[in-house]
Amino acid sequence: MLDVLNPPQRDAVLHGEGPLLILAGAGSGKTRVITHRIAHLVRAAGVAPDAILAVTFTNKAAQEMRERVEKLLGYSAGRIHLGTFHAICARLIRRHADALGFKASFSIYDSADQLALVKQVMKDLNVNAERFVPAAVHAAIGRFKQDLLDPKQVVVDGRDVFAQVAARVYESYQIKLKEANALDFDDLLNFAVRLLQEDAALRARYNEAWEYILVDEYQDTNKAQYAFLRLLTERRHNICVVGDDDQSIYRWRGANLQNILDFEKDFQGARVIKLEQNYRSSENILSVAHNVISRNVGRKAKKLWTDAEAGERTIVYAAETEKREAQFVADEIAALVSHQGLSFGDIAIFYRTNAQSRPFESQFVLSNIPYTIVGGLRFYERKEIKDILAYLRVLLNPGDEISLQRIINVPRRGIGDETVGKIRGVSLQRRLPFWEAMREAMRLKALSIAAAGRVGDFLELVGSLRETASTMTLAQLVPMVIEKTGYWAMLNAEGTEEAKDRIENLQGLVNEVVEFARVYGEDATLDNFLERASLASDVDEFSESRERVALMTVHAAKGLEFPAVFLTGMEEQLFPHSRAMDAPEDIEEERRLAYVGITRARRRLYLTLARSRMVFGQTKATRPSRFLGDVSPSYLDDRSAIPFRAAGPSGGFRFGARQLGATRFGSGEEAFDGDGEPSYEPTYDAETGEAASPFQPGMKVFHPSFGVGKIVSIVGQGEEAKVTVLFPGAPMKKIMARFLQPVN
DNA sequence: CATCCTTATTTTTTT
DNA sequence: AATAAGGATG
Ligand SMILES: Nc1ncnc2c1ncn2[C@@H]1O[C@H](COP(=O)(O)OP(=O)(O)OP(=O)(O)O)[C@@H](O)[C@H]1O
Repeated sequence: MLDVLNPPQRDAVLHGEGPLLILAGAGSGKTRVITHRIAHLVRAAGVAPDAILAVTFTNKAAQEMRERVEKLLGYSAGRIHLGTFHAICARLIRRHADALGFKASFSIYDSADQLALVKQVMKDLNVNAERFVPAAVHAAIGRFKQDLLDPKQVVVDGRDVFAQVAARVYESYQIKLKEANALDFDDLLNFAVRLLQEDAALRARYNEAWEYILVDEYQDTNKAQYAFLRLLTERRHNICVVGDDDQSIYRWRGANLQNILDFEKDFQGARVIKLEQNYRSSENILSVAHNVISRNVGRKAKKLWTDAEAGERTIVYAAETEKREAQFVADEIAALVSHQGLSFGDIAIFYRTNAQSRPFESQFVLSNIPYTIVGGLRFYERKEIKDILAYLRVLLNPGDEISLQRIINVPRRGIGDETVGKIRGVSLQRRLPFWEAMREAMRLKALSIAAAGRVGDFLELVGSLRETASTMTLAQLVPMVIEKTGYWAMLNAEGTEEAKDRIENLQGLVNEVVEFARVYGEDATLDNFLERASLASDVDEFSESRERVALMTVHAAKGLEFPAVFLTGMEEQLFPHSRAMDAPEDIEEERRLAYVGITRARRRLYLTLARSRMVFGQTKATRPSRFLGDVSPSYLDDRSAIPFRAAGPSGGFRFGARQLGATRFGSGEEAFDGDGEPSYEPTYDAETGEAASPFQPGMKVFHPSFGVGKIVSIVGQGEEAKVTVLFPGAPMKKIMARFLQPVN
């Protein structure tokens, strides 16, 4: 079992008790180490499987890890606690729901449900939705939650009207959630933390039960997840985390890079093991990745090396339009499959935003290339699926007001806004849950006779569904709901192409349920199924074994690997994305994202872009991504009609390009800084591809009077370049390049 | 209350 | 370009 590991990997697997950090670059076998360590703990160290808690980033990763551990052990690893943070927390809360004042049948609200609830609360509080955008309020609430603040703990600046409104909405929002017996995504983590914080006995129990804790992708954990781990490792300190600071790509969602950077401080006596040999990629691909990532400041330096051969150079292609880009990709795929012995399943297309998949889809249909889209509009997020799931949720959890209101008039049954408004009035006035308010509104004659009749019919429908539900299996229940609610009839009557698609999706849902019932047997309950549907991740539905080209965002590609990768849309404003260009930390995250994309490739890497692209229905000229400009030409093979370097600089604009930039490329604000200097200086000169400067951000330099410091940024070129340097214990300094010397 | 037509708005990334 | 939201009409 150990002979498929290199010495540091083996050390990590054999490590006994105490905290362990495995800090390692892409493709160095981190996931393999976790898997082997679990198997080792069970088989060699005699640890009981159910004393192990292992956390992965996606359900799919959990599933795979379970399979691999089972393969290593040679028997079922069913009792190992293995899942995402959200899944593990949901199960924990379900088991101890009453301690938190919830029922085990709680609903889990996704972002759309959350936003609907925010809107409703704002209406109830008479908050002007024009002045305060519900989505912004929702985001603010999300930030409170990410800081683990409950409504009572929120302190806002008295002059900040928006923050005050957000805090008020937050308070009612939480009350509403509780009344609906519902938790949102963040609550799953926060309430699990609260549960362990407040109940010392319970905390002790889980500290005892979970002897060994292992966490994959630790660089993307957030504050709540960190708190959760702290609480579980109070007694024992057997926590093993694995991660790569260069692959942290969820800062925007609250992930805290500090978690991994401070691990040694947080967990006293931690052992650190670095893995530096890459087993995934050719040397050239690693070099490209290194060129891109090394411009980030404040990363933990890591060397990555490989035994693999240099391999092919990375092919760059700048197409005229996004359609041409897709055409090029399709032609290359056809060539790879017919001449290079690759199969469709070996190939992946990555992009920054989901919307970019369109041109590829159309082209692949034309070129007869089988493909599958991972993520995007998730299966469980489709309207028809959400509607049926809402019915199921209401059956299980009558208090679920958001679901109830979602389906009260779907299919149309004549219960419109007016009637719903009246019922909500009664609900608010009498402090009754919505479903009880329906009956009460009828009793009070608050509704017209016709409306009351229709509400009565609806109540009867739900009542009878609920009654029958208790007598059947899940696999019988779901088709019955689709039928009895009139949903099927509604779609059938429409007869459009779209309606046919929806019927097909519903059939897909039924198949899903049947499969779920088959796999989980006794455990295939409605609440388990709904939980799974709520917590599904984008990549879960992706199967490598299918012989199809995979299309996905770079985010979704995290942790995967493919023999051939196309990283597309390598354009400034798109990748890095325009919405992530304000703060330097945002751009650093974009750069890490590019690094993640590049390092998914084993043998062949393509970097493509379109010189012009349709955005919001308008064609816009683009410029090559700064990330391209940071790659040494010696690793690249530019196949474009006009090589990307010849067609103008990547990244921000330069002096000569000003007119072009200002007139043709939008506002130009992002590209120029104050005095018209280019805001971005690629590592390799735009036209010639020669190294632009001996200095690069992140590099250590020596200055005769200030000593050794670290370069933050560079403006200009050659001796006259102005270099911003951070010396320890001093404010940032701008210094002419000729006064600085590189330090090794 | 439902439907049709006009209009604003969108695209970051997701457990 | 595609879709959601808003508004007028039957
Ligand atoms: N000791 C080894 N010998 C041979 N191959 C290995 C070894 N360790 C790992 N590999 C292979 O290297 C590849 C990357 O491994 P793994 O996915 O575990 O890396 P990782 O560090 O989790 O990567 P990333 O962080 O980029 O997702 C896999 O194909 C794996 O099979």
